[in-house]
Formats: sequence, structure tokens, C-alpha cells
Amino acid sequence: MSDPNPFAERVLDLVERIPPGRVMAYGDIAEALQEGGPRQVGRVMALFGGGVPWWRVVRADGSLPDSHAVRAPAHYRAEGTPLRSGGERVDMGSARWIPDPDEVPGGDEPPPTP
DNA sequence: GCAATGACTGGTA
DNA sequence: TTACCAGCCATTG
Repeated sequence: MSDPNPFAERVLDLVERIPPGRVMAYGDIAEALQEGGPRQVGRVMALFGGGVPWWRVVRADGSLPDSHAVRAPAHYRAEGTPLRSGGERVDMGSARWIPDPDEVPGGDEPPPTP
């Protein structure tokens, strides 16, 4: 796979819809799309995350992946994202953003079942 | 077909 | 707070 899939398109589209000052966890994205899992979302971000606000995607506990620990805090401070101690973690209690089904690409449509 | 890997998660110590 | 463990799921060799 070196080209975007329907799942990747949905992940990227959803990440682009995350409003400034908010974040989502990998598992949240997978759950919102009702498809795949956190690891699959992480793979999509690793491959195609370069074209979306990847810094708005964090771990479930608000900590940042090593790959993001360098640049993400700068974006958070610029967007006013609620941060926890040290500014290296996101306050999930306030910054966690869950999209409405209408905001999710194909959210109100069930996943393809063989 | 099997084992290892990974931008993960949740629980327990 | 950090550390370790077991589970999960698609991709890769």
C-alpha cells in the first residue's frame, strides 16, 4: 500500500475536520469511523499524515508519540489547546473532541459487511 | 501460513 | 508519575 485507501481517506478527512484547540485519540478515530483499530489509524497517519494536522492526533492518555514530541507542543500553544503539566501532554478532559455522526465521513453508513 | 512489527489501549503495580 | 503486561488488527518478510 503506497496509495490511499477508503479507510485512509476517511481517517485523513476526519483529522482535517478536527477544530483548532481540540484533539482526538487514535482509538477515538477508529471508533468514530466504526472501522479498523488504533494501530491501523496510526499506520495511516504514519503514511499519509503529512497532509493533515497530525498534531491534533494523540494517544488516549494525552501523551505524544516520540515522532510528535518535537513539533506538536508548538502547535498546541499556537492554537490554545489545553495542556497539562510541562506542556508535553494534552488535557484530554477538555481537549478531547468527538465528532457528531454528521461530521464523520460516512459515519451514518454502516461499514461494508461481506 | 506463521512470526514479528507498529504514530495504540487499558489495566495493574 | 512511570513501568510492565496482555489484547488488538493490518501489514510485512
